[in-house]
Order: sequence, then structure tokens, then C-alpha cells
Amino acid sequence: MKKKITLKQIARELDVSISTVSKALSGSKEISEDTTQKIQAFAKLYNYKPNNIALSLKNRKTKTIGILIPEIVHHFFSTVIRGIEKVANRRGYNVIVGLSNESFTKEIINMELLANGSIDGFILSISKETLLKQDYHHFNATISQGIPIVMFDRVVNEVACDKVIVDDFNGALKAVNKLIENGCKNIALLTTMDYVSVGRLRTQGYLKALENHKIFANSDLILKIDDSLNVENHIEILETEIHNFLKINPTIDGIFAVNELYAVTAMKVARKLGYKIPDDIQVIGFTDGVLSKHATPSLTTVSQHGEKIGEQSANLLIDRLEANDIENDKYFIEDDSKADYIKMVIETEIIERESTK
Amino acid sequence: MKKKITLKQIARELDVSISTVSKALSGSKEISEDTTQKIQAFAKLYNYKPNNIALSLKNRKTKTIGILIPEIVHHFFSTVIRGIEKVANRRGYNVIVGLSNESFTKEIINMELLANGSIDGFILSISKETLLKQDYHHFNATISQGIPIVMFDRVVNEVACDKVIVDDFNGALKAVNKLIENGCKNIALLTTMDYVSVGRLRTQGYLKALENHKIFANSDLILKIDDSLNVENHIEILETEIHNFLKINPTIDGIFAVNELYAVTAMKVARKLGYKIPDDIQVIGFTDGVLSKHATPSLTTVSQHGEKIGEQSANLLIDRLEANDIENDKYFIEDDSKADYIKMVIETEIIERESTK
DNA sequence: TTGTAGGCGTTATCAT
DNA sequence: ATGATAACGCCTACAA
Repeated sequence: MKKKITLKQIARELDVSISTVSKALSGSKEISEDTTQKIQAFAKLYNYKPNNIALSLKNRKTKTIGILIPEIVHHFFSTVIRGIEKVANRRGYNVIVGLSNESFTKEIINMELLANGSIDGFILSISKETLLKQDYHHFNATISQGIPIVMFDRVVNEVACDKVIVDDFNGALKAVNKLIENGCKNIALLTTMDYVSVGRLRTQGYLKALENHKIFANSDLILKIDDSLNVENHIEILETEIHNFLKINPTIDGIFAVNELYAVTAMKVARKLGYKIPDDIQVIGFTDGVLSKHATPSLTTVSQHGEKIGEQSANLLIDRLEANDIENDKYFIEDDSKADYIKMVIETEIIERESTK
Repeated sequence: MKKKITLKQIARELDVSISTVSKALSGSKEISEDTTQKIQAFAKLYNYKPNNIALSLKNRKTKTIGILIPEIVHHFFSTVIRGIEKVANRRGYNVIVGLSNESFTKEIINMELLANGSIDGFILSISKETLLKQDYHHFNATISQGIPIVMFDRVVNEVACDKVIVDDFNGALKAVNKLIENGCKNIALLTTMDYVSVGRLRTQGYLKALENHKIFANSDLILKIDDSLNVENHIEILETEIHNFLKINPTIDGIFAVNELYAVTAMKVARKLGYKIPDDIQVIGFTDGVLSKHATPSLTTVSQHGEKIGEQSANLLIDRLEANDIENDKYFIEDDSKADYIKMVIETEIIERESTK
């Protein structure tokens, strides 16, 4: 077992001082050609690499980003992580992942754990429970400790930080526009409860599209599904709800769903009821995941560009981290209260597949 | 901006020594009731929390686990992460994620980066490129540095470490048995190239099931799909390949696929060709992900219990880390060469859905 | 009961 | 050209 070698050990072996070794390895020209060579050769032989933890302590920065998301077995979130990891890696950062599991408490615990020196900044998406409680003190607390946060997707005005969001409103608008232009007269909306802002925005986009086309918004055609309890037989309940909904509203000829699961389930139920897709009913979902791509028929969706969201979030965070560096080097600290934060909006894109004409 | 407070600052404010503060906070009874109270109150007021990095440096352990996987936008891998994170958190560990993106080089870079003090041990699944190259020196190098590794799913005999694997052979065996018992006479196998061991094992299970039932294994009924290049129009190619395959072999009445994508695609293609599922062709896939659950018809699959794999991996790793602690405390180091490593096999389970009778 | 000193691994500053 | 020292934040054996 060859434990990693340290400067101290190299110094002892070569009978020089620690600082000589450090300088030689960093190529300082304070050190003579000879000793530099000798030390570098020795270091390479023993595969010396500086210890990250020691560097973190010394530099007071860890070069790692904390990601805090509600759920990881989830196409959108994992795509975002991939985007974050990509630019983080490119820019010399590591990524540490915490899962809130949609729980307020776990979000706080994770946050406090990581905030104690483990990370330089956070990229996060707020848990449902936190959104329900509307208690954001932990975010503000870590920001006021000097740890920057970038929020994505599930963001909130009450916290002053950079944000990257999907253009939910326009995405929904475009989707419903498309259904209208394709000839749909009675367009249903499948959505979630309102406390998750993205659901609300998508609903607004739906309503706006109808309004623009002077179509009366019939509240009977809006089905709000409560997914706050992730119960075991979730899918059966979902199917039943949609089934009843379609039975009661036989005039529906278009469906816009705020996520792909609702959309795919709606297609499934509709087909069981004898509807042809897209001939009798056209369907568009939000979120472009595996389900959309491989459903039969494949689903037309509003793509959120999760990877781009991750990349932008990482860039925003790292930009701010490195801007802070410079400020600190200048020995003055900007008054944070007037720092202006960026809200970046990622445009959506409609991916046309077989569920629309 | 209230930066996090340190022991030193508390000491200065309260006009005591750093060690007094440290002891008072850890509840040592060396310190008088009075000062302990005073210090603890002050610390609580300023929300003192010890700095993780400093602790890591001092204790020479980081309490974080490095996860290294080929891909994160992937149901199986993200499920495993969820399992790891769950027990890691429970046992006081954090989780840092690196993605190899199926690349040998990125796997090495990530590994070396994290091995320089950032983590106490690895949980990983080998990248395809590494499996192709059969170059495992980086794994052995980090192990010989005293950093334990637990491999899952894509494992390899050449590396001496704990392993957690799916019972691919028996999973495939059970699946094909089921097809046979359901009356299938000509069962096709949709598999990958052989270098990923799991593909090979599943193929062997398929062959064994046939053999057990004295069915001649017709190599025409085995389609090996090369997914080493993840090209853009991957799906179209896949569909075409399977389409041609089914056309050439019209007697096929059962399909076993080594992943759910192949299975779902096969169902799609078969239906386009006019087959009824499960009446004309029955289909079973490996991996129980979203696709299986929501496909039409829903897919019977072999579930790999990814979350359990993650949990077991984390437990194995942490057990070993904490066993090492004890050894070190005893001032003797076990001879690693005769350490016996555990290979844990997670049984699969067949989830019956609509694609089989 | 409290404080001092040393060390975890590194780098930077200031001697020699 | 090389080395000693201090510091990052914490803990702890040992002094006082």
C-alpha cells in the first residue's frame, strides 16, 4: 500500500526543506536548475499530486459546486446535472450532489452540511415542500454568508440570486398556438397544482393562447392533478382521473399537458377510449424526455433544453465566484445589496413528432 | 455579509483560548460550567459550525464518497445514485459525482482528481471504452494508494475490490424461461456487442434457458446491435435494424431484449409490421425504467433493483472505510493482498406487464 | 480549569 | 539558492 506522498516526505528523502520542494515543483526560478530537476524527477516517480483538501484550506476555496435538487431519477434534473458537470469540469470545478427528495428539512440539512466549507457555491432547484411552506430563510442565510446561489427552474422572487429559468409561459403559448393552428377547437389542459410556479406559468401560457385566438377558456377543460403525494398506485390514479375527464368532455380534440407523463398517459387512455391520435385528438407535452421519444405514437413536446440550463447555471455561478475573487484581491468588498442579479431565460423549442398533425 | 465564524474569532471575542472554545463546544468537562455556557451560547448565537475542510485535513478523512459513472441521464445509473446517496447520508457521508461519459481518459482524469484527497473511497461502474481497452491500471493504482473501490454492474475480475452485480445470467434465464413457458417457440435475442460483460451474461442466460428446454439455439435469431457510437440518428438505425431482422425471421414469436430501449423499439416496429403484442409476439426487456412502465403495451421486464445496488455498494464501501479506521487505530495495517473481497449478487425480479401473456 | 504547542499539507513571505 | 515561519481551521496531548 503506497499512500500518497507529501511535500514533507519528498523533502525528507531528498534532504532539502519543504519550501524548496514546493518551489521546485511549481517551477520557481528561485531554485537552482539542479535541485529543481532532481525534485521534479523524484516527484514524478512517486506520482506526487498536491492534496486538494490542504489546498482548499489554504486558498479558502474548494473548487467544487454543490448541486441541490429534489430528485435524481428524473430526466430533466439529470440532464441539468450533465450540463453543470460539463462546464464545471471544463472550468476546473467538481460537483457534489445533494438530494432534497422534495423535503424542506432535507433541503436545509443538506444545505447546511455543504455550506460548512465543502463547496464554494450552490446550484439548486427548490423542493415542493419548500415552495408550499414559502420558507426561504435557509437560502438567504447561506447567501448572506457569502456563498452564492444560482437557482434554476423552480425559482422564487423572494431570494436575491442569479436564476436560470425555462420560458414556461411562452413554451405553453407556442404549444397551444400550434394545436389551435392545427385545427383543434376544444383544447384541454392537464396541469399540476399551482404552488409549483412552472405549472402556474404554463397554465397562463395556455390561457393566453386561447385568449389570443378569441377562444373562450372553459374551466371544465382544465384538469388539475395533485401529485404532492407520491403514492404507490400513482399511475392508476392518474389514468383513472384522465379517463373520467375525457369521458365527461367528449368534445376534446387537443390536449396540452404540463409534463410528458401526463401527456403520454393521456394518449394511452385516449386510445383505450377509441380515439385515434393525432386524427381525433392531438397531444403536446412539456419536457422532452425518453418517454416522449419512444411513446407510440411519439409525442410532440416542448423541449426545455435541460443541458443548456445546467451549462448556463454553472457559468453564472463560476463567473460570480471568480468575480468575487477579484474583488477580494482588490481588498474591497462590493456592497452586496445593490448587486444586480441575472435572470436568464432559456427559450423552449417545439419538437414535432407523431402526436400532432 | 456575515462570513462563517471560526473558533479563533469566538476565542478572541470571549477572551479565552482557542482550545477552551473547542473543548467547551464539544462539551468537555475540563471546562467550567460557566465558561462552557457562555461559549455555547455565543456559538449558537453566531451559528458556529466547524469547517468541514479543516476537519477533513485534520482527520485525514473527508466523509465523502466519489461516484464515477459513465452517464447520468440514464434511469439505471440515476437510480443507483439515489440508493448510494440515501445510505451515504444516513451514515454521515456526502456524495460527489463524476461522469466518465463512457470515455477512458475522462474516467482517469476524474479519478485522479478526486483521489487527491477529495474523497475517502469510490463507487463506480466502468466506462465502455475502458472495457474495450481492458486497461484497468488506474483502478489498481488508486486501490494501492489505500483508497477503496466498490464496483457495480460493469465490473471486472482484474481488479481486486468489492463488487455489487446484477444477476444478469439468471435474470435472462428467468425471462426466457417465462417466454418458453408462455408457449413461444422461436425466441429472438436483441443484445449488444460482447465487450460489456452484462450483455454477454444475459446472452448466456438466454442460451442456457433454450438449452434447458432442449431448444436449438438458432444464431439467426440473435441480433447484436453495435451501440458503441452514440450517433445522432441512433434510433432510426435501431428501428431499421430491428425491422429488417423481424422481416427476415417471420417465425419469431418471442423477443428477449437486454435493455428496455431495444425491447420498446422492437414492440414499436413489430406493431408497425402488423403483429399484435402479446398475441403474436411476446416481449421481455431487461431494466425496469420509465419506458417499460409507460410504453403501450406496457413492457414486462427484468428489474435490476438499481436502488438496492446503490445501497449495498454504499454499505460495502463505508463498512470497509470504517474497518480501516479501526485497523489504523490499532497501529497495524492488515496485509491487503490477502484481504478477501465481497462479490454481492443482487437478484433480479420479473415485473409482469402487458407485453407477455 | 485554562492555555500552549504541534500537526494535518500547502503556499507565501521573509530571512539567511 | 535555500530554509524557516506563519497561516488556513481544527483538535488534542501536554503544561501550567
